[in-house]
Amino acid sequence: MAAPSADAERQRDKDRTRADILDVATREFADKGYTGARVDEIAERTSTTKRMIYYYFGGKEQLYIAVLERAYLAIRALEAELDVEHLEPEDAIRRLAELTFDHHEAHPDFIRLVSIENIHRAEHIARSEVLAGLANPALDCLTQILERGRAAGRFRTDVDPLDVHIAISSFCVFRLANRHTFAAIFGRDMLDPARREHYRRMLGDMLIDYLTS
Amino acid sequence: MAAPSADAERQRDKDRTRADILDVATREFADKGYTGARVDEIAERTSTTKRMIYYYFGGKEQLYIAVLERAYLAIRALEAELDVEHLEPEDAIRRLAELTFDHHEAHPDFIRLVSIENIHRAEHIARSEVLAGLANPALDCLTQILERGRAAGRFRTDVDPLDVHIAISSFCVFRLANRHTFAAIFGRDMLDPARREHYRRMLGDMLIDYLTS
DNA sequence: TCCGATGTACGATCTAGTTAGTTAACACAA
DNA sequence: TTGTGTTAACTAACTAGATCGTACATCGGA
Repeated sequence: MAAPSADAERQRDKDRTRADILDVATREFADKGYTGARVDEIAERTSTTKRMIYYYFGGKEQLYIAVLERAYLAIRALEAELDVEHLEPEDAIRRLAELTFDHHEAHPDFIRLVSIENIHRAEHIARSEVLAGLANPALDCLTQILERGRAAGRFRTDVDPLDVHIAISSFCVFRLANRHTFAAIFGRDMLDPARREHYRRMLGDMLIDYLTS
Repeated sequence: MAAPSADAERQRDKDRTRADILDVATREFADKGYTGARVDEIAERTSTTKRMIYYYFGGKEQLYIAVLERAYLAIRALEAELDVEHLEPEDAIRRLAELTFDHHEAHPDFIRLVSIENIHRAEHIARSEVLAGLANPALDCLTQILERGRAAGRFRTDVDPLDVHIAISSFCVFRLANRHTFAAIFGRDMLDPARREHYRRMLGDMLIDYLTS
């Protein structure tokens, strides 16, 4: 192995610091919202100082956008790995729905960021060059599955991929995004592990019942 | 008509002022979130002063809780009017789903308040004596419909009313709560009037397909 | 005179962002 | 090798403005 150049080493240090800041910032923004989040607070929990956050990112808003970008890129990367070509259309739909179900459950911070961003009318996403034109692998995948199901005469012909995506997302997102008011009002924790499998199957059943009706 | 007593008149004035403040506060909180909302801003748009907001409500948090209480009571009142006893179970389900669909669409501020409250982990709802133990007419109604459908052998027997409520709410809430990020990423406005009927029917179809499968 | 209702102005605190300066690594000429 | 200038990386302390809440005075009806 060649000895790392000093430049490369410095670059890695920088990247580490940036990633460290983004980790802490993600938690803070997801926790308190954009307005509620405090730059001082983020700085304190980082291995660096507030001045450096401004040095690296420019300001609170750019930091927040960087947090959003990283979070979206992560789920897109996951979706890109989806391989359902070999599955029957019904199973492929279930697989896709379960991927969303599992990802959202495993990344509550991401869901919170999305909620927060919606409160702000997606103005920061709109301002992000990275996110504005981000391809959507899951949607292409969904389109293919529906096409196969239709071709086999098993799926109804009047469904739009984006609408199926809405059906999947709404269920998976609601379970996380609204769990607190739901629990406060109905006394049920939608994230109760004991009901997890029930909800996972219910989502798949609903989709298949609808698509094959 | 008896001449109104001076006391009664003063009471009405007070109520009007309170309602005025709540109207403005609802818009401000729904618009900017709890942390982003400004008491000065609310006061400015009211027919009264900041001093009076504190006099009437006590503080920013209590005002916010009062806003939440009024919003929740309104939808509960609407649900209580629901009369689906005379409908076939399938139609009753559709009717109930459409009530939620229509209400949410007509009250985007309510949906935004719910999102905001979830970001705050429902801590204010928990602190409200009014909302803590609020009965839920729609859920009772839903329970009865499912019971009738089961008794008639038309609905599957393993469905929980609260789960059906989740299915309905998730779709209706997502359409409003996530419309901005959705539009930013997929370029589709889920509130486009041209697609409204499509979504309304799709929700009903999904529910019936699932319940009767 | 009493007391609830209301107006005005202020203060204590918080917070995003900046100013002014330091440190450290490096390039290069003497 | 050493001195010197340059630049990126970094620090600590500060500021300007915002924001919730209040102290204090006043008004008006009973």
